[in-house]
Amino acid sequence: MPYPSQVDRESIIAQAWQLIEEEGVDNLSLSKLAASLNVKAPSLYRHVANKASLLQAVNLHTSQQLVATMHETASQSEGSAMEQLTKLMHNYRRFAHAHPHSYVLAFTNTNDEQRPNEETLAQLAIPLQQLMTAVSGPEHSLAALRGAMALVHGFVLLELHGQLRRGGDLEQDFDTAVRAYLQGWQQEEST
Amino acid sequence: MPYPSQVDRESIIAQAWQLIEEEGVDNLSLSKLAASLNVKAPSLYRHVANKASLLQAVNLHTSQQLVATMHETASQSEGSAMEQLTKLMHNYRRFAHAHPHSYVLAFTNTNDEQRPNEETLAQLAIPLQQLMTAVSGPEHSLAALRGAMALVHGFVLLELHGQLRRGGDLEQDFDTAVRAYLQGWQQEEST
DNA sequence: CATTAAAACTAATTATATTAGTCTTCAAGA
DNA sequence: TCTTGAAGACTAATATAATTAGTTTTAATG
Repeated sequence: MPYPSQVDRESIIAQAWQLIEEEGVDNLSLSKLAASLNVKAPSLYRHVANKASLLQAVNLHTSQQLVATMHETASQSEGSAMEQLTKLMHNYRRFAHAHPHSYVLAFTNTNDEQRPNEETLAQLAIPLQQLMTAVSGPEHSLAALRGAMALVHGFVLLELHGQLRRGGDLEQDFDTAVRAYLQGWQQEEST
Repeated sequence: MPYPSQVDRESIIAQAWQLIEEEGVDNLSLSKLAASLNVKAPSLYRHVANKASLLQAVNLHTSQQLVATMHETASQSEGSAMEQLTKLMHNYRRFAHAHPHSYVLAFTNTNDEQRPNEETLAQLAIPLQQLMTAVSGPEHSLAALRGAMALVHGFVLLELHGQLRRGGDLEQDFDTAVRAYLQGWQQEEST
């Protein structure tokens, strides 16, 4: 009856995601986003409640992509638990490097509502969970899992924020550090 | 000759720091900050170039406080290298918990100029450096150091962002994870 | 061909950062 | 004591962005 939508929620979110990756959130205004969709800013409000909820949707998208990546990697299981874990963590890092702005926006947002919810985060941990337990033993498996996520998340953030610029091969260092961490748990097992 | 300043750069920064800690950066406007100093917003511009540089100064302050904390802890050296490192990392975490908003703002800012510079970050690593080398051996000491910072930074951020809410004792888990990581390097030493 | 509901548009509102221009204070020198 | 001027605060103005209100346009359906 009306006239055909020139945009829909999906395309808005996808475009926002792309613009954020290209220029950072700080440079994303609703007018700019609207213009890139050949539309004016107020039109966006027909599809998203406001800017905050748009960003929330973008962040949900980011975390779902990451979850998908992790599950995909996990499905190709081969090698020891330690090797599989290392591979998972490398792929996590690779994702963050491929989508740096989105990654940082999604996971270090100061606005509580804009970060992915518990549910999504739990899914992120699932592929790691069993493998990590296999390495650490069941007793401290939660601590082991948390440490693993902390190590990867922290390393990636330090890299993305240019806080590891004293030379050296970061990928190599990452690999070494991850392996040391996992080694440490194998130790613990005998405790 | 003129008339006495009602504010100075120092007090502005200190007050901003406090307000940020109380209500978060997102709720800090220059008018609000000015009002809390019994002054109007434009007056602030006599002491800071703009809001961005004010936040930069706040972040510098935060990181200097953290550096001071770390050096203080380091000066009270007792116990094995591993014990000293663990203690340092606990104190790092304690600092972040005591100043959550400031910590996040300083270290995960999306604006490059607002984050503490290389110099400041290097100082942060100094207390850890020698101890870490003592644990890991000189060969991979940079990787070991980076991993240690990543683990602590990552763990703290996950906590502060409410991303570790599946129960359990977070302090205990942190301790266990840190020790596992350090253990892992002691292993490596014999490689 | 007229109707109408969806969807876009323009205009207006609000909030904030920032700039421009003005006014006030008070200490030093006449 | 009185004048003065420069530092520093103030008010008013500007610009940008988000959001809301109200209006107009489009095209499917009767």
